[in-house]
Amino acid sequence: MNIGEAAKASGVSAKMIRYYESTGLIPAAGRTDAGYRVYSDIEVQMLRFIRRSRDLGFPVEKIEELLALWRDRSRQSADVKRLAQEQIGGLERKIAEMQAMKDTLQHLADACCGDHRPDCPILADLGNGPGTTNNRALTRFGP
Amino acid sequence: MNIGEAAKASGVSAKMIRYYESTGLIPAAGRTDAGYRVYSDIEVQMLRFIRRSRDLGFPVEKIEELLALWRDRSRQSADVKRLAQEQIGGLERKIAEMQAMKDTLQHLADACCGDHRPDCPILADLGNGPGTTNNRALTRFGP
DNA sequence: CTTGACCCTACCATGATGGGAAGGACTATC
DNA sequence: GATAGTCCTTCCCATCATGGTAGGGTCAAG
Repeated sequence: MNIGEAAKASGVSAKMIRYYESTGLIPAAGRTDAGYRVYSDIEVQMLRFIRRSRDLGFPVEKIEELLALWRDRSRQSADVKRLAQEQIGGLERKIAEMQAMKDTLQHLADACCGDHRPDCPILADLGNGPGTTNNRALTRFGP
Repeated sequence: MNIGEAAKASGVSAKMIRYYESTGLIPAAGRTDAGYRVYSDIEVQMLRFIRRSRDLGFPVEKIEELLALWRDRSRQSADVKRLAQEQIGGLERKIAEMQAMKDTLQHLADACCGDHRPDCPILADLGNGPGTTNNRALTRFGP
């Protein structure tokens, strides 16, 4: 299997396969006489592992740890679970952060009539800092 | 006001103020004879506007549009509202994406007993692709 | 033997931010 | 005035994962 076939089979682009090799995430692949990289099923499986981990939002740094555990037949599942839970925690933090942004924006958008007139509580808030949404005297403000 | 004071007053770091100037997001500040940048209240207000927009997740590209509307006294609030709703939509998409990751991970973590034994449905899933969580025959698999 | 599809390396770009170095400017204290 | 410390300036580098491009080699089918 050359890199293109491995890419198709694993869902990781050829570009990224080379990148992962260059950073040491995966070992250097074998080469043909012409210098083409060659991949076996086991390497494709490792690439799929990486792809799936990325799809779950793990940063490459954590995938390194996951791969080490994957290879280690005497691993403790507690270690894997810990990594997963850390990732869940990180996702929860980001979700909460974005939810807060969304709620604020939704609140502002709800207060904006969205017509042809220039008065806009959204701009008023952005220009004056949080908590001024209800100050109608400021809704006309620009710079 | 020099750049340090403007940074404190606006919540935007001096580093970022220079960056915004270099990319044209804000006009070039005036200078003292010695070459120090000088900022007036109105410029600090613009920086606060940018800061607040960033806090709501707007990319700088969109902030450019928001700033243009802010300056335009004959703007239509509908244009502002549209930008806000696009941003809300983008946030919703990202939240849903991360929520899906989290749910999958939570499901896998729940299935992992997390003890000293190597058997781990999380690794099994990562190694074999989605949907194999219940295949107990595979939970021991490594590379 | 040509053509097209693939592979190789090496470099550049992203987006928003921080870090740091080298050198000049201002301010407060002695 | 001198000196120390803090600020400013510009310029370069790093992040993180990914894509793009350019220039050149390889392979397989016609």
